[in-house]
Amino acid sequence: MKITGDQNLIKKMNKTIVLDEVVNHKMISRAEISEKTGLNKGTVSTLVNELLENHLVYEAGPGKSSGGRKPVMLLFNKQAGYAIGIDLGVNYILSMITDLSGNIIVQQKSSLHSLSTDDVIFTLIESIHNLIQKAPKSSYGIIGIGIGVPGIVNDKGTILHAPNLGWRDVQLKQILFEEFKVPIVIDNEANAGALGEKEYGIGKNIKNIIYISAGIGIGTGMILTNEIYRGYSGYAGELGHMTIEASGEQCSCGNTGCWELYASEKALLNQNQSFSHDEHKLQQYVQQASQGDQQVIEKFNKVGTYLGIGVSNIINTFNPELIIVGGRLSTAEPWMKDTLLSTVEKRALTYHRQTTKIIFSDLGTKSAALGAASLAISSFFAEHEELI
Amino acid sequence: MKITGDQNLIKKMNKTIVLDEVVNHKMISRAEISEKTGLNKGTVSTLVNELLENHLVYEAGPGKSSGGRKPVMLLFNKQAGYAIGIDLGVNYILSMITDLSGNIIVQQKSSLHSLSTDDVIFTLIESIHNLIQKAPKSSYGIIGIGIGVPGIVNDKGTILHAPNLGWRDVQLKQILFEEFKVPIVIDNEANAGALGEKEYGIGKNIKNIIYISAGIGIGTGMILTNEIYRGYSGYAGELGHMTIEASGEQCSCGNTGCWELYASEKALLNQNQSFSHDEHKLQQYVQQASQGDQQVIEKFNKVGTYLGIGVSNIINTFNPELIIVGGRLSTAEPWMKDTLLSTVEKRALTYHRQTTKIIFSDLGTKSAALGAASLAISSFFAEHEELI
DNA sequence: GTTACTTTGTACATTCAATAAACAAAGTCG
DNA sequence: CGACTTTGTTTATTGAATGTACAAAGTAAC
Repeated sequence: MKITGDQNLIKKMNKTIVLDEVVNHKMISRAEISEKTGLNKGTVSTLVNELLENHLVYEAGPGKSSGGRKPVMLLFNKQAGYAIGIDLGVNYILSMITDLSGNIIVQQKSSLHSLSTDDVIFTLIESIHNLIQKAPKSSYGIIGIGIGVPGIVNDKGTILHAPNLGWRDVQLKQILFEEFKVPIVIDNEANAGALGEKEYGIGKNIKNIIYISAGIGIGTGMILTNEIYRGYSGYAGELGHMTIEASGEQCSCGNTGCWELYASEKALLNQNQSFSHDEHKLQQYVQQASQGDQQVIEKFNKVGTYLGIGVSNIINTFNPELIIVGGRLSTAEPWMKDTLLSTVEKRALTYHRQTTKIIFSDLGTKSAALGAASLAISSFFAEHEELI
Repeated sequence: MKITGDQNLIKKMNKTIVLDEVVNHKMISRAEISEKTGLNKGTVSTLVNELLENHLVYEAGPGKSSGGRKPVMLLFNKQAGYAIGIDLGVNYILSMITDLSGNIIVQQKSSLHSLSTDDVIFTLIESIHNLIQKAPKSSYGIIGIGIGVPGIVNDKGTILHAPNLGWRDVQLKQILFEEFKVPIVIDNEANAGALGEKEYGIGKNIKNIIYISAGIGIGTGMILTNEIYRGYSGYAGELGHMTIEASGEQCSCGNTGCWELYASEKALLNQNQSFSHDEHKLQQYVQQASQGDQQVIEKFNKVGTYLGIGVSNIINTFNPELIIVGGRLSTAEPWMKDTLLSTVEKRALTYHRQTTKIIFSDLGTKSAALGAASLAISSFFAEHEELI
């Protein structure tokens, strides 16, 4: 049965629009909302009052008059609840509490010394408990936990395969729900990163974004027409295994010449084994490069060139407005950017490259955890339509 | 200003749902529509009566009773108007009249012996005049002309660049509008093909489809979440220039190792010049292959292998439900399919390839013209909201 | 300070689309 | 032939947005 329209739908649409207006302005009056949205003043009043009742908005006293009665300024109550966002990396867990606007309240990082499922999940649960204790009191409490993981996740929150962790079929959502009894959202780490950049980073208000998470491997999160694109079964975005050198090196995935063999940490480590990597190797290289080590700089240059090949493919394929290079490897921006851009200049189609901006992440290593938090927040609002 | 909800929006939504229901069933009664959509019987009655007034639906007498009063069967009035759909190829123009359901009423093909803009447009205009004469009388007449062209088209209907025609900056939409004074829609030939398959071919009811138009070059049309994905400036889908062999042959686009160098007619012709091709070379090869010419068969096998590399990239990237191989080259299916599929088996990620169907177009060479017609039809309904 | 004008936010009557329920029309079936 | 079904219309009701009027609370010019 299709979704038909009724008055309730209209109200929900308009209330969402009003709430968005409040969220997207630090402060705004009812009159201004009416003007900006085209909704009648009376309609806005009614909707705002309902939002006030649900503690999603509050009145912050009078604003500046522009020659008449002073407006009552409305603010989004970003402290109405708190989300937990987690970036489950290959050798670390970055976890944070954010408010409903994605501001980081508490942040912590644990190192992983074993990748066994049990050990990692133990550390993960410990971190979350720790964060929950530190969460401020609020109307709705901890509204959910979002987690970005480096692997393929299905719609039931099961990690089907996380090659760099060596995991298969881990029912993470179920495990965590039993422990915490709050809504859990599991997604691919690159999707989370893309979302983080779109919601709280440089990607705000941009409809088409490709986020490249370059680390041990390469994953991509694709925001197409303002939405994460997930594909038929939710596995889209495995651009790391795009063939860019058909007769190239053997990849552990079975293919040859995968992009990530040439443009991720794998290329730097000169080895095709995902597991036995040293957490600090990349940091060491970055330090060497910043000290002027030509051999290392050349390595980064080369990785930049290969990043550029993949980026060119992305430009020709998606004609996006923005490509963001994120992930651990993006810390080596200074020695990769030039070769990346010049490769794109050479390889991408003329009309396409003119309109695409290519930048390195400004949220840095936080984008995935922030995006995970935002997934939890969206999920909360989706599950609690009665509040909106 | 954002689009806010009002009662008018509700009505439009529900009327569209009702009309879709009529379109998607050969025959349907008011009661059945009410049941299937969840809309109240009275609501359906009102909306249907308005559709009757606008000649978009008509009553075809009583249907079979299931133990009570006989229902009045409703049919979509696909003869309310006619669309013209055109596939502007590199050496041919395929043009057709279709009814509003995409049934071909008249179809004709012209060969092109010169690619000069003036000559082609002259032939094009002649074809259209010819078709218009043959169009049946109807309530709304010729509701629009849709054209698929092998090049990059902007949102104003200007062909920015059509490499295989040797065209740049041709204001096709404007030229044709001045001639015919009916709405004109110009789009990329691969987008049109994808749409044709989605609306009238094997892609019905499938949300994510990648259509590969393999001819002189390779273009792709991408249906993502039920919509053609066009990217930021409308140039998305140039997968033909995706690098699959970074250190490969030089392409005329400036890049090296583009997919279409290995997996299109270009690979068969053993030459990288787009213009001096023979229209009948491909047909000749196909004939030779069907007569058992091993050398030619091997050529096709190899093209199939390279098609498989790109298809694997598409699978890993988009995780689509369906990949359709269309375009002129798809006529060589028998000698390419096996190598294509075995390449995908080897190269695409395990979880991804399981869920993606790969097929050769069943609409054959008609998909682009049909899709172009469907663009004209959609555009007509979008421009005439008052009818719905 | 007083008066005229502005701006904000609420109140109320009106409009319009969907709905539920009643009902008339036109069947089937034992 | 009478009881039951199904279809499609009619009518009163509900609820959301709207326009207008209005009260509240300000500014600014004289």
